[in-house]
Amino acid sequence: MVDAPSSGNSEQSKINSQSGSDYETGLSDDEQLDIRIWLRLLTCANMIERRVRKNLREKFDTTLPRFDVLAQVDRTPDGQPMRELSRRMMVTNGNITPLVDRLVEDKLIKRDPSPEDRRVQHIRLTADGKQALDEMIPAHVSWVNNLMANLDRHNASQLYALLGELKTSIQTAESDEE
Amino acid sequence: MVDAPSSGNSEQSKINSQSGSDYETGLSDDEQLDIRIWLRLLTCANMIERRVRKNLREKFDTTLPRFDVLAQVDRTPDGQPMRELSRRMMVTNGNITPLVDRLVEDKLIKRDPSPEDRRVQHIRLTADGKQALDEMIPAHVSWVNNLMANLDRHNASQLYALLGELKTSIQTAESDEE
DNA sequence: ATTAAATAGTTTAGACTTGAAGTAATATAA
DNA sequence: TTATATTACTTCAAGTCTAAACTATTTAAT
Repeated sequence: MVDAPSSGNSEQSKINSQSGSDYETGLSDDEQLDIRIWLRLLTCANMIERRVRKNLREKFDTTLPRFDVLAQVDRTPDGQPMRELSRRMMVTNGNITPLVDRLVEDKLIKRDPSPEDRRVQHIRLTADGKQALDEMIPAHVSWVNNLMANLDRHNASQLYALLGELKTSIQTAESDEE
Repeated sequence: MVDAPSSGNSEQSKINSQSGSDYETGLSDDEQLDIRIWLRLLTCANMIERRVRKNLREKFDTTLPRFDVLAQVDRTPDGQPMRELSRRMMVTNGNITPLVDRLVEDKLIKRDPSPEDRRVQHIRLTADGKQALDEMIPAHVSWVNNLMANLDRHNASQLYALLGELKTSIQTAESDEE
């Protein structure tokens, strides 16, 4: 292995102290807590994502964004417009185009112009893409399952619910914005 | 605003169904739950990260990785070797070099060769870097605080604890790996 | 109908990220 | 000591991602 990432466990990522004073930070308890949640959330997301990426590469010689596109396209039988893909994947529009380009080259998906709106192209899985995806999905599930295996089931549903609360809080804050 | 991301709230990101059958998926309840936690975690992390990026750009004309480097370097008074930076930021080694290059160009940090190991370079903040960081940190805290303002305080500490459990579970799974 | 605004998608430049290979220095072991 | 392995960092090619500008099309508003 060459220069592998340190299979991160830092949590010190992304700010925590203020002005170099390493412990006393001048933050209120609430602010402290919020920042810590954010850092821990990020750590967990990074660790899982890293593992999934690594597995996708090693077992299926593909990447997470590619997998994501296939998985999203699969969600609706008659395909999805680009805008829907970018919305669901939470990436910008300009990101999707070259990603789709490459998947089309590889004949895993295809673009079908929409009959009712000439701006729109529906993205669909090809048979090859469908087959590739059907192999990847159970593997993906088992990887994630494996990472969470040591999480008590009661805690797991609790966590799921609280992440829902967080999501709501974020959405509220975002919508209070404009 | 042009082609802005849809300030994502999808949650349908990254797989959920299997083989196109949109509801019945052949997943056990446990597997379902794990995947849902993962998707929701990712959604929250993406939403927060997107907001932080946007604010860093608009208020300070900088990027998240640049901010991250400054914040990490600030954590120890006598600087940090590159390897330490990449470990803490959970990115690969090759990523850090050009990032540090640009920050050195901008005179926000400097490289000091280590006296005891000629392979090592300690990265330190310059006065400019320190000043820039000291402006950004309180803003960053308030942004995150704002996003979590609608999260009940009891739920917040609960969430923090459960994310700790999750992190432990992941680490256990990772270490059981080799 | 005609203009203005919004939407779908592409393109572009620049930054970020990765994995792998390479260089130099240090540590280890025979 | 001397070969071997490890570590710190850089370089490289390819892919990902973003924000902004652009084209084509559709919708809404006069």
